[in-house]
Amino acid sequence: MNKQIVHVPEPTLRRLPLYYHYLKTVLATGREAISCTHIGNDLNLDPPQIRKDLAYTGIRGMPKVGYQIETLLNSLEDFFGWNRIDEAFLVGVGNIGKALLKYEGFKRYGFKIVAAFDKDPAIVGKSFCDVKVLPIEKLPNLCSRMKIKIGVIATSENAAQEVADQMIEGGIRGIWNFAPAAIKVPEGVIIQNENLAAGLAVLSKKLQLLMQSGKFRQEVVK
Amino acid sequence: MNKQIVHVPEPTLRRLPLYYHYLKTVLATGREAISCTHIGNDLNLDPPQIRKDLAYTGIRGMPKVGYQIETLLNSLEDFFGWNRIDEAFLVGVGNIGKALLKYEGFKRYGFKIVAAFDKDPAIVGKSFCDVKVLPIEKLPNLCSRMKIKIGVIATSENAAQEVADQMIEGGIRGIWNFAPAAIKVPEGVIIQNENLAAGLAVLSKKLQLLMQSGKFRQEVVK
DNA sequence: TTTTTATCGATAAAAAAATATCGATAACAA
DNA sequence: TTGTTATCGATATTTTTTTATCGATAAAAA
Repeated sequence: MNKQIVHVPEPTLRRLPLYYHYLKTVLATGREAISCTHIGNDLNLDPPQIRKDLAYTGIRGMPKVGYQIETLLNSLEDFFGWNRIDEAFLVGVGNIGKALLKYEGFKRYGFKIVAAFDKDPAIVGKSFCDVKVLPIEKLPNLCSRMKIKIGVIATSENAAQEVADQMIEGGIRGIWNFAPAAIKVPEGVIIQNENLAAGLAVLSKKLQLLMQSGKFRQEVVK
Repeated sequence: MNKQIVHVPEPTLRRLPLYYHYLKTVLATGREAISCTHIGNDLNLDPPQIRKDLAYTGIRGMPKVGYQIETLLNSLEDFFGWNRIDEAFLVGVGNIGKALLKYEGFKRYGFKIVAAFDKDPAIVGKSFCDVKVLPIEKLPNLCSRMKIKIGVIATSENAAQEVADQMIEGGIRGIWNFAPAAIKVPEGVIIQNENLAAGLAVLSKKLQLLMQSGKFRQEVVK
């Protein structure tokens, strides 16, 4: 209730869902408690870091035992608000858009796409996983009427800014952007960019360095 | 040739493709040179940071003018090796797998999926964008024969580790993992995890804080 | 030519994040 | 009981990353 609003580091926020997912599978094995040492071993992370991350959710562990998995899962659900459903709109029903629509895993994180929009008349009217594709013109109006706060952009680069503007006009406050575009938003609107090229670049650069260093010929020693 | 291997910060690696994509579009407008101030303005980043990032690719700018866009693009291509094609295998032709297969943007980054694998007989034999889906059993052998170094995992969580092991057995050195699993790899193998839940968690937490702070009711002031 | 201005490159300072240390405590075994 | 051990929580240190500062330089203007 009177929880103080503390700043949580972004790297921590990104790791927490990882723990959550992992803990779900551990709980399914019948285990009741788990230590950071154990988690760290399975997830290839340092125990002190895990402890620090988990502390942000407000949970306490016990020496010699660790954390109650069920309590921990509840803390994480509370922390992120995953027990309440966030309804979202998706714009752009191309390859990525379709994959997002079909992805089942989101409901675990309290996230649900309730309508999709596209400007292509060929796709408007179709349905994917019970979500109907509507013409883009209907977006702003429906946003405000349904009080939607999250929008997903999966359009081409050049349509992205315009779509974002329409979303904001309709009252959307958080934009999850999959288009390779730098979208400008006013203060008070959150933008989260997903960028496949970034991950690919990191991977290929590391691989390049590995190949150059010649280590790739060595036997694996642990 | 005798370039020294310097460590490049990961955040820099993740930003560089962003600049690249942006510079491509700027070049298309006919412009020849550009300053960090200008880039920063369009991409919402601080000029000194952009300058530092670009410096890692070994390029030099000119006071009062900025950087030659074409030279800059070439530097980036050289830096990442995007002018050589990296061939990759994909395992798991579900929603995400299909989206990755159909995605056109990868070739810009010297990345190409040349074969796909799945264990489901219903999908084996089908083709997506000229890439044929083969039975998973053929993976290790084909890997070594084609000297494939990059593998993409888009399977379910429980299949991920086994697939990774097979990839490594076949000689794959870099794994781009889209499954929500913590894959263990021996030294000398790079693993790059993509995790949609992470981005979603960051977005929803920021949004939550925004709503709590009450700022969302304020008018936008710049 | 000389002055002004925009921008770079290098360095320094600050902030953020990861990692290490260490005393305290709860469970277990002797 | 009492000692031992695993693990926590808090704090301190180190590393990494971001942000700021400032002199130097090239182009444009006076």
